[in-house]
Amino acid sequence: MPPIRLWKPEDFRLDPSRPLYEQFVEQIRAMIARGELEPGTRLPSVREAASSLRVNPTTIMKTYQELERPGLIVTYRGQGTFVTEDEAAIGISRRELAREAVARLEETARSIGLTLDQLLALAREKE
Amino acid sequence: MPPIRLWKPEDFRLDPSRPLYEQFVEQIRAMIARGELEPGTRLPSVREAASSLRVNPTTIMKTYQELERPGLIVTYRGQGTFVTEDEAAIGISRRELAREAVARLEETARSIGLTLDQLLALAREKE
Amino acid sequence: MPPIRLWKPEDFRLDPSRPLYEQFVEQIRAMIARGELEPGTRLPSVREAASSLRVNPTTIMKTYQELERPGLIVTYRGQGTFVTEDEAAIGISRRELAREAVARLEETARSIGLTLDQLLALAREKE
Amino acid sequence: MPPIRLWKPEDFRLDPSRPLYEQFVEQIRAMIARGELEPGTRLPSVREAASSLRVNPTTIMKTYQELERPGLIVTYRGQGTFVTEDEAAIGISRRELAREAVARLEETARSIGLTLDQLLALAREKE
DNA sequence: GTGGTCTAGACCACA
DNA sequence: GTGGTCTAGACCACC
Repeated sequence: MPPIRLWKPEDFRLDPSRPLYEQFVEQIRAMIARGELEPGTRLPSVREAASSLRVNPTTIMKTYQELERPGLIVTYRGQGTFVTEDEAAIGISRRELAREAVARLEETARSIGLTLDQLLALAREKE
Repeated sequence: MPPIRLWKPEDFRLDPSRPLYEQFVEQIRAMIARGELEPGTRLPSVREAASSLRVNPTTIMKTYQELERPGLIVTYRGQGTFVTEDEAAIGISRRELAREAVARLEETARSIGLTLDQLLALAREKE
Repeated sequence: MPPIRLWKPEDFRLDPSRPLYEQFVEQIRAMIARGELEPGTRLPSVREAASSLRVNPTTIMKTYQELERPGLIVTYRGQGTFVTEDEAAIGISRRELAREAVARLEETARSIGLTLDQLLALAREKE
Repeated sequence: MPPIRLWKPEDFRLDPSRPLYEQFVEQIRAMIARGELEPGTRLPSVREAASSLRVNPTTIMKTYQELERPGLIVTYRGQGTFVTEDEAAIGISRRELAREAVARLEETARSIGLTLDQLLALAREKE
């Protein structure tokens, strides 16, 4: 259970016009999905993350709580927060991300009256 | 230039947790993109739309303003608001919609460490 | 959609040793389950509830967000928060409450080596 | 007074999101109530339990203290900790567990406006 | 040390 | 007016 290196602001791409916690959730979920954060890894403590990312601790707490709901991370009282070792949960999350993304694409295609292939072709047109 | 029939609440699928004007913009842009709203068609007036959709007039105003910016609709003072007759603008909008949608999908694939084909396959897995 | 009368501190039984938001969630969920808060009813605004209950607005916000997750209440941007009109969601919540309660009882019975009937009998013994 | 075999992590079902000592108390109380831990049995020492359960010693200490209060276990300085031989105390504990469990169920029923029988029926509904 | 809750107060977008 | 986010700082229980 190696402790992760501290996060730096550069580790996240933040759009100040959107909720920070939402972007942290998305990007940490992606780190877990692509295996950059391995099962069992200890995440930075709330306070560490808050200070290294120059953000309020409650913002990190909300982030962690959102990731805990679907079981991607687990909190051990007094010990810290860890990436789940339940690889099934991680797999489910990956599939969900994939499905939602594809569903959004299909919805866009449908809404402008195209098939998925037509939409892909249109997106690749020059100009 | 036939006046469009009044909109009814059922004409839009609204999620109260997101900005209403944003959803109106998206859905009207799609109506134009798929040709359901033809070039030159007169849109309901702000007041008409607001009352038939049971929505605040400022919400419709903001919607129309957003659609005017890319030139999808045009307002003639005293006469009303119309779908543009500039079909090039409509074509650009369609391509933009397609490109943004595909770009989002590719970004998701990249973020979880998959190629686009792998992501499509993952999304179609059973279970 | 009648506005509910303001809540007073006496409307809730609060145990200061447990999270307030958790107790608000439980008790409001029960009010909805037993029909005291009818579908479509407008809840007090976050600020109103906070001031009448002498509690911080963020505490009420967390309460409402927890109730929104299972779809028991719905937030309309800029308009307020309402009990859902989706009676199916309310029914599901009722059954869930019942099932969890019974499951807890059965778990207790099992853990001390009794059947449910034996446990009920034991609880009713005099002394 | 046979010494109990050492506890292993598998002997307890732990939810990291709740206080560990609380869960140990509950589960040891249940072991005593159902006779799995017989009167007079010697419990593992604090250090033994802490190391075999991979838990902080203070967690076990708090656990034993909580079990001593109602007289379910007794500590003889220098000799160790034992399940009480006072079978009346064990009986009282069993009844208390049963009563509290039933009281909780009745409270739930009341809070959602049902009788106990209605609640049991609702919990057993299909779907 | 850890996370969890609550407060007070600011600022913003939306209707 | 509404809810939503973020900050700063306090206090607590648990390990």
